[in-house]
Amino acid sequence: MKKRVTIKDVAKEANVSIATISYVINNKEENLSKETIERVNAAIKKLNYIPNMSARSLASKKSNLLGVVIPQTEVNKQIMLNNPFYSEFISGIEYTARLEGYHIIMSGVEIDKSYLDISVKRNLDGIIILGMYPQEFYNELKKSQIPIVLVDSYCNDHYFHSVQINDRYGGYIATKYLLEKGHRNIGLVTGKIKKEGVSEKRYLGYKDALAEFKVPFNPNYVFEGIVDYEYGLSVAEKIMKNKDITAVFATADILAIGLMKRLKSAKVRIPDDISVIGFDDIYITKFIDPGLTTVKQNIYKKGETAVKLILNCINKKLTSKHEIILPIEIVERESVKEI
Amino acid sequence: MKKRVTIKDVAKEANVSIATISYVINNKEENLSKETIERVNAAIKKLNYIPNMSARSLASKKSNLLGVVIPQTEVNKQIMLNNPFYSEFISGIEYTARLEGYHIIMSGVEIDKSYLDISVKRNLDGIIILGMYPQEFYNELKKSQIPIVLVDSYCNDHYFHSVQINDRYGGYIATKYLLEKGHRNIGLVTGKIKKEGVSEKRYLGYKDALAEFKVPFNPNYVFEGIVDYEYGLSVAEKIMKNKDITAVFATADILAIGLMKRLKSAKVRIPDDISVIGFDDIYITKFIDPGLTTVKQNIYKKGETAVKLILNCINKKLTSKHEIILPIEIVERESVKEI
DNA sequence: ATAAAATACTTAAACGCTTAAACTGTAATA
DNA sequence: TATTACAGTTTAAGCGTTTAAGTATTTTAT
Repeated sequence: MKKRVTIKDVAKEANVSIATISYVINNKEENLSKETIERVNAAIKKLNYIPNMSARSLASKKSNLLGVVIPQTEVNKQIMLNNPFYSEFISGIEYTARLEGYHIIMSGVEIDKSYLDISVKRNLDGIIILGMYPQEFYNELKKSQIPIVLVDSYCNDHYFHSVQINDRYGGYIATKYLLEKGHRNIGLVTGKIKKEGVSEKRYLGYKDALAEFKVPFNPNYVFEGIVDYEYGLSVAEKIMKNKDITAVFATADILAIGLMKRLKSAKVRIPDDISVIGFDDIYITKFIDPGLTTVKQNIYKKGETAVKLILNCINKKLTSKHEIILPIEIVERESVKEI
Repeated sequence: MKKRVTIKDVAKEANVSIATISYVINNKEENLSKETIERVNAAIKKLNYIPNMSARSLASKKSNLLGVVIPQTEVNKQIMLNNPFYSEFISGIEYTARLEGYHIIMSGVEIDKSYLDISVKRNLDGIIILGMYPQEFYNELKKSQIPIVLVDSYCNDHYFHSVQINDRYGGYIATKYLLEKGHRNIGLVTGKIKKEGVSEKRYLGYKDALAEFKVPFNPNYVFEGIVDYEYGLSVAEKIMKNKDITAVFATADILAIGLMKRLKSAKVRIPDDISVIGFDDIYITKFIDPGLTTVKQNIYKKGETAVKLILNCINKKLTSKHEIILPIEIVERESVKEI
């Protein structure tokens, strides 16, 4: 086990003090002469020196580490990476962070335990939180004093930055799209409608559109559950029993996919018998038949934006609350029919 | 900005030396009296003390951090999390690691840069490598001296542990399944067949089965490309031109899914016109129509196993090479027809 | 010519832990 | 009674950085 090369070795090799080495690797080179810098760099290269992050973050209280909190299923506590929405998002985060010299620590959280522990334990420089959690979770986390960016959750607290889309508007245009195609009995398949949650916003958008078209809201057309494939499957049964419904707005593609799967296997034709519109435009949406018309958001970009925002907070110490709203649009494929 | 609670504060509170605190938080309590331990724990709780990992790993050279290397696309360098295979795998890793008090740092790698940097920089305790890389990548990494578990790559080097499935056997049973259903002109859609790669093994299994059934191997039936949805799509065109082929073995579900999508949109019926068998049984395989018959491996478990293995290496300092082979089996759905 | 300012470094304390070794008081053994 | 053993705890030397403050030399201003 050969000893690893430390800053001391480099200092000796370059014939300067370790402070000088430190200044060079931190690009604080204002007061250093060209020759010294070159000599140091040469020594670093020659010895193959790699700074020790543990030591650096102990001394500097920075870790170049970003925490990413990602929802986990209630049953088995695994993170929801099976949901393509999350995996696309993480791709965006990972790549952007990597380009900037950061690494991400992605983990699920036991809501009862505080994520605060992790963040102070690991000296995280910032946290990106995906999804919605109980209010107390956020309150705990505020204590960490580190920059936090929320994605897909509406939290009024001034402490948190966020990157979002206009979910209400998304619900509105999806529903309106269906209405314009002549549908009047429109089912809504959605996650649990929680106060200030993404689902609630999309649900409100759904009602906005109905109101605009003077279509009475029918609570029997609303199906609330868990946002996953299985729930989509099970909703199909209920919808097939309700002969009035000619179209459904699923507030997540994954729900639409489950729904369509069961519908198809019951020989219900899409879009001829029932039209379906989704939300998100997750990658695997391409895989299914017929192509799913959906409200597209750029998920990858969402991840990228979250990282850029948090790095801005870290570097420029932004304190005022930043809310970034990304655009959405309908992409038409084959799952909706005009009637 | 209130100062964070350190081991010193706890020591003062509990009226012992910091060493004692350290022994307690590291569970090295053999020589400590019951009362002292209790007093320390009370102090820890009272002050809400969270040990600083940077300091710990600086002093102990352990980080409770596992590196996970995951393949990235050649075009945009993003990690392949869009491929459900990888996201399932990561779920397994993350959850298992979390249970054991470890965190994972997941990242893609520029092959030209050494991942070695990251691993020494971050004091990683172990590395799990998913996929196959140029030999020099492995050679570099050996220098790190830390435990490494390879998944989905065949590397003869004695240094690396691995968790695998019997890919050759998988290729064999898939092909045999098709042969037993009466198919004789069987296409193979596969990733680049690299020496000692997973694709090569499955390809060899394919040939094994053909040989067993005395079916001559026809190189024109082999389609080699990138393992992604798009390549599956493009292979469909070629297969439609080749009227002889009645069945295809796709060495990854994602390829099968692309293939089927294009086939279906060209009104080729599955399995009536062409049978398809896949490999992996990724989660989203359920989403598509018709259900894909495939060689199932437990991807989640693969991740779990990789973590357990690496933790064993870390804790028990296993030195002899460990190879864990997980079982596989065919799951029959609707994409293959007897002829 | 002299003071002030700028340049190019170095010194050394601090960051918060781990751990081998030393120490202390008491109990067991010769 | 002296010696050894041992349980329980402390001491103190690291671990590899960062960074405020200090120093010596040179340049600029007056």
